[in-house]
Amino acid sequence: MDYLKLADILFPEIDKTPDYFEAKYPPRDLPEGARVTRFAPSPTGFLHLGGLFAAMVAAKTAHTSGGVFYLRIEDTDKKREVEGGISGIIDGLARFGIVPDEGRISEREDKGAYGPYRQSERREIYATFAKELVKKGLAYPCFCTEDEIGAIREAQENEPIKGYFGKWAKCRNLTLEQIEANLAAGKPWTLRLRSAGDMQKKITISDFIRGKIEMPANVLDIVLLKQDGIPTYHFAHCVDDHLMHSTHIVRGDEWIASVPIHIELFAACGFKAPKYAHIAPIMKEETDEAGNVTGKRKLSKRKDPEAAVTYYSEVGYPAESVNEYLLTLANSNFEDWRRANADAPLEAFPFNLKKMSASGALFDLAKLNDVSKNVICRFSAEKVYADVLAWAKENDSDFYAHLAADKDFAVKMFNIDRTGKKPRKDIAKWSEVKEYYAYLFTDYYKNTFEMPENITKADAAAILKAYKAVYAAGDEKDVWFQKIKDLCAPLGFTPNVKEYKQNPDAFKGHVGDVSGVIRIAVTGRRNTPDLCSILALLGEEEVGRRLEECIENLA
RNA sequence: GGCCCGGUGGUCAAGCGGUUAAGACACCGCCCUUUCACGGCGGUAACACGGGUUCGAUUCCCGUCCGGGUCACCA
Repeated sequence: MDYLKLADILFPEIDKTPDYFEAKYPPRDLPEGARVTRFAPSPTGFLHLGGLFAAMVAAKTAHTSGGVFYLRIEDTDKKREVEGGISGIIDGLARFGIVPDEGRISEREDKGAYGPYRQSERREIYATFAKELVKKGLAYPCFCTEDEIGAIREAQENEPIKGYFGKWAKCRNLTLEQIEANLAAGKPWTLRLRSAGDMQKKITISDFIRGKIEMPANVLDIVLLKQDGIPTYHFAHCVDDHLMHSTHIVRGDEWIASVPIHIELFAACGFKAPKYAHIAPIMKEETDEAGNVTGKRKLSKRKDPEAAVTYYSEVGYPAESVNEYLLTLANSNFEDWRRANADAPLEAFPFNLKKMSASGALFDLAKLNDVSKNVICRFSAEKVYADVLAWAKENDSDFYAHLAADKDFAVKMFNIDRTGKKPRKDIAKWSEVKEYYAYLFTDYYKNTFEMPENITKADAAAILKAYKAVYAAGDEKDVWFQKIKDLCAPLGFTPNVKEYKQNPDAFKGHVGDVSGVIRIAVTGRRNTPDLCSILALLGEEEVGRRLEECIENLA
């Protein structure tokens, strides 16, 4: 067989050789040990939490080594492509602070010297390398139809190894004449690898996360170029990651089974294979209708709203929270690090690819909430205001209007119990804020004036009347509380909680009950942050009005 | 089914031949406290199972079971 001639027949328009591209994309000028990674999604919809996770791991891997992280768009499947998919990915990543050093930066633009970074714009490159493979006798055209392939699949039902290889590979040994005849007849073709694989041979790969893995060598004549001339994932991965000089391939572990293919492909092309790090997927507990756990499965974009990264923005988890949570899943020592370095930026964490778990973690909303509360409690009131405002603008226009109307008030509100050594940890996501602070807005304030069981209406009314008489808007905290203590004795309560506990029958209640009544009267709630601050924020007029209203209601 | 990978409390997980088997979340109790939260202290709760190897296995080996992945002209 004259492979050179075959190559020209198959790729008449290709006049470049691999050397051209090797020269165009020279090795990167990076310090020793610098890792080059990438995130290479297909634009088939919006960013998935698992995608964000993989991107974060890849970015950290590059950046902790002084390397480069880039974004490549794998749009080799036209059928699954979605309008605006590229922006969805870029924006989604950006919202969580991931901005690639190079690669696709918008629907149409690239940044960096190794582009184009969108596979549909790299056809000539793939064809050039494919042609080279044909010249070397390592690839051949296959004229099998979909039906024929389907028939092979059926016939192989009980075979241990399935696929296009050996005796099943009908087109593997076509003569040049046969090929020319097929071509002349206008038959569409795919280009297949002529695998050199030996069924008996095992290969071992060293994965960064899993360690050594032994697998049978690839024997399949896999498709390199589809009928439309677009490469399959396997071939594109090989060509692109070689030319873009990726050193470490961080990807989902569903790829682990095709590593033998990739190893053979890199060898066939004469490339040095990259190192692999296959990360476990984020899982979700699966339950039946009754809520019983029936197993676990990969977080699915179709079934689980929390799979889409946009979910977190919509319910208002700060990007910082999601990042921190994801990092606890990636490197479990992150939490210890965070405790020791409460104020350090996330970038300072010494991320380690090898510390990743080999098995998939169950997504835990309760844990995310905890992480988020800790993140939010470190925010300044100004920062909280800005974030909530931005969230409300997109998701709650009425609340947005209230916040925007009086920034000074809102910042003071967010500042209650925020300063000091022990800031409150009540808020996990911005969608909780409105309800949490509702009583501070006259429009949202509701009160049923329901007092605790151990306080009679008459006592409650007496407390409120007495308090109204001594209340002064500008009271400092200690003055304010002293006034409440002073209220106790005349009304049959004690200002001393310990005293009450020692002798509960001697009193109607203690100072906590007294302030509790005031709290309910003014906020409608039994639990709130610091009452003194709340009263100060509400202002004399509003407090007076609410006290009055409650007294009337109790009568 | 073949081939891979995994299996420590409810969840995330340290540990990798000898440990009272860490820690975090959740849960429970106590303390602190004008409520709640925070914080502090304490508690319930785990090495899937069966064989080896070994003086000794959660750690090593084999089998079983369970879970996950993969076997496309999808990525």
